Amino acid sequence: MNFKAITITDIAKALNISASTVSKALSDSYEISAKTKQIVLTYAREHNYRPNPNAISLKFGSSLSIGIVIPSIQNQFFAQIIDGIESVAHQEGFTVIIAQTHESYDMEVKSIQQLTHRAIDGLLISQSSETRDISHLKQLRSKGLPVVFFDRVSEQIETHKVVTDNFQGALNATQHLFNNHYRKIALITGPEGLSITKDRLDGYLQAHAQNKTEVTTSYIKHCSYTNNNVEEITSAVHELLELPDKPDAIFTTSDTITSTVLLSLNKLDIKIPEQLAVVGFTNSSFAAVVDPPLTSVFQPGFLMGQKAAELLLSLVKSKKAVTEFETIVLPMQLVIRESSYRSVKL
Amino acid sequence: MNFKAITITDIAKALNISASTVSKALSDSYEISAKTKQIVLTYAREHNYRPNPNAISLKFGSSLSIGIVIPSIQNQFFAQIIDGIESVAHQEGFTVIIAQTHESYDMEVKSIQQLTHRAIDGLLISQSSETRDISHLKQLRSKGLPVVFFDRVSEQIETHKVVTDNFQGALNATQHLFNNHYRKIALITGPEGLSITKDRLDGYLQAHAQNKTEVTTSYIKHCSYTNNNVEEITSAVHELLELPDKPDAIFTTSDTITSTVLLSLNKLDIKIPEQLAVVGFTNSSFAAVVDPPLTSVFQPGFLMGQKAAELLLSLVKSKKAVTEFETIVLPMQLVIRESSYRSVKL
DNA sequence: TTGAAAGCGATACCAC
DNA sequence: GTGGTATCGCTTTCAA
Repeated sequence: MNFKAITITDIAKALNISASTVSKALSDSYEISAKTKQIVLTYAREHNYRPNPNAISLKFGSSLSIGIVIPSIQNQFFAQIIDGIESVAHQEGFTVIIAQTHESYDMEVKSIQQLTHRAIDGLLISQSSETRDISHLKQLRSKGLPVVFFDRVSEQIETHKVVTDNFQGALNATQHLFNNHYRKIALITGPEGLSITKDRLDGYLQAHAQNKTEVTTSYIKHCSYTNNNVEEITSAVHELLELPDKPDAIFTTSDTITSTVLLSLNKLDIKIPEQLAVVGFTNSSFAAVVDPPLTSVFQPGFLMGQKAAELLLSLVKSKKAVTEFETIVLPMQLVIRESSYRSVKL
Repeated sequence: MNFKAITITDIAKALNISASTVSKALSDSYEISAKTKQIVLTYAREHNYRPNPNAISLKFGSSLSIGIVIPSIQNQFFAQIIDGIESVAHQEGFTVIIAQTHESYDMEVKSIQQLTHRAIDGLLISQSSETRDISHLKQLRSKGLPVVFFDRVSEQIETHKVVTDNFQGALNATQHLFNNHYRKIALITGPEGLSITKDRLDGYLQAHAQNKTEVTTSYIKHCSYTNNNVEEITSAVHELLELPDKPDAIFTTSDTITSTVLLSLNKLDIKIPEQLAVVGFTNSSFAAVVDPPLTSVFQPGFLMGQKAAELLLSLVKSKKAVTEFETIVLPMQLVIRESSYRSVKL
């Protein structure tokens, strides 16, 4: 089975003219007569001619495509980011290639190797939660491949970055719980070592400081983002509820953590928000229909994707080296629903 | 900013040997002496040499990559399919390129044009809901590009296909409602003209026939799958509830329809399942934590992706033309929860 | 054991 | 206005 597409040489032979004439006619060069253009164009259209992208890429050293490296496509937030990236990239004539790391450092390195070496003109990346050493990215940068970080960024590298205001988001969510008279606020969050985890933890701590409340370290739980984290999260919930001084609220900082926590609490028949308030992070449309409707922090994924793509394409198109980099911080939105509201003051 | 990667010619010059020698050494040819191989390999490794994929693709007319065309990445079901495809493709050394149609026929045609013409070795596609004319796909096939359909398939073309048993899934879901003594079962489903819509409708009808119950045509609502279908779905719910003889159950056949219907019912303060039972289609992990836990049909997305990728790669690798095609039908799973259970017989 | 040359598809410079 | 030819990076005969 062989897929043979029509080439410029095919057209040239068929019309008994030279390949270079065909090429010029196709690109509407001023050198070619209207008549010839007409003939070539008609033939090309009829035979559904499309230039071979590999030949173009080889010739120009540019592929008109950008790579995206994300932890997982299953995460709604990242899916929304991809949509945002595509909306910008397609408009500029760029194709997008997506690679998933599934939160593995090795997969991240491998994916990037696959994507690079001229197969892409630029790279957009949100690091895996396992990644500590980023020499593989520094290397790319030093070879001149434009790279833009989004969401999970590293301070070890200087380039354009787009993040959400994780500190503010966590601060607002926690403060909202304080406002509703919760004082014993547990936090179930992602793995340590990730920029977003640190910022969210800082927001949580800042809210406690603002409210002159001491932080109970046993209320803070870190969970991985891997596929098998359901057990981790479930036992975190159990541990919290077995504490002598049980928390009266839980703040969860990812879609998976949120849904898993809700499921655990459901199974334990714990009433929300009467027995326990919950505030989550989620980009899922189900937040409004869970029991009870969930107060949650919404991250502007689509916008983040757009911004990141714009920055990357500006780098790709820039002829001279860029030395001034910017970090865009997008606000998060706290959507208040019923899972965190207590009508009776304690 | 220019990303210049190291090439075979660079290595040849640096080591003062010819390019062809380098090429052969790199591919461990028997023609090359162990000593030369050693030198070349070491130099290549040190300088992080990677062959230019565009040159390879141009040379061999094969790109070791496959294209995936899906309606939307935001849909959890399709995200799971992609994971399944990748798990197989990566193992075989293939890269995956994803294109979204956002349910638009024009986007589908454009995406496919982008992907094809030697940029990919094969194509996996789930059609947009707008697509009727599939001449753009037939053309590819006739040119010899291997194509495998999944989920949303067309009978107008003969090739490998992977589908879920939509008929059985809808039959079981509807029969389950009958078993729980619901008789006035509404159906909110996707647009007409889609294979999956037809099969699901047939299952729904078959259940009615089995139970010797007449079908009320006003209970059947078709909605689009586009971005702005929330209003459509919402008004479908309202129309159903304004019927003189209101339905006592609703069967929804997609993730978006399900979450939107639940939200509408929530706003209208309708008790599930007391006033109205709901059975949905969903691949979201939130199904278990909505109010009340949702009985739903789960589609084996990951498996579907794996099967489709296996079929495609078998076509890609086959040297002779394949004329015998198969259609794999995967069973669906009905997960029974509380949204469809009535304790009191009427 | 090594190297020179052709070719994959498209473009651009230079002749004519 | 048109056509020949070199070029992008790599592989593969074929000659040395």
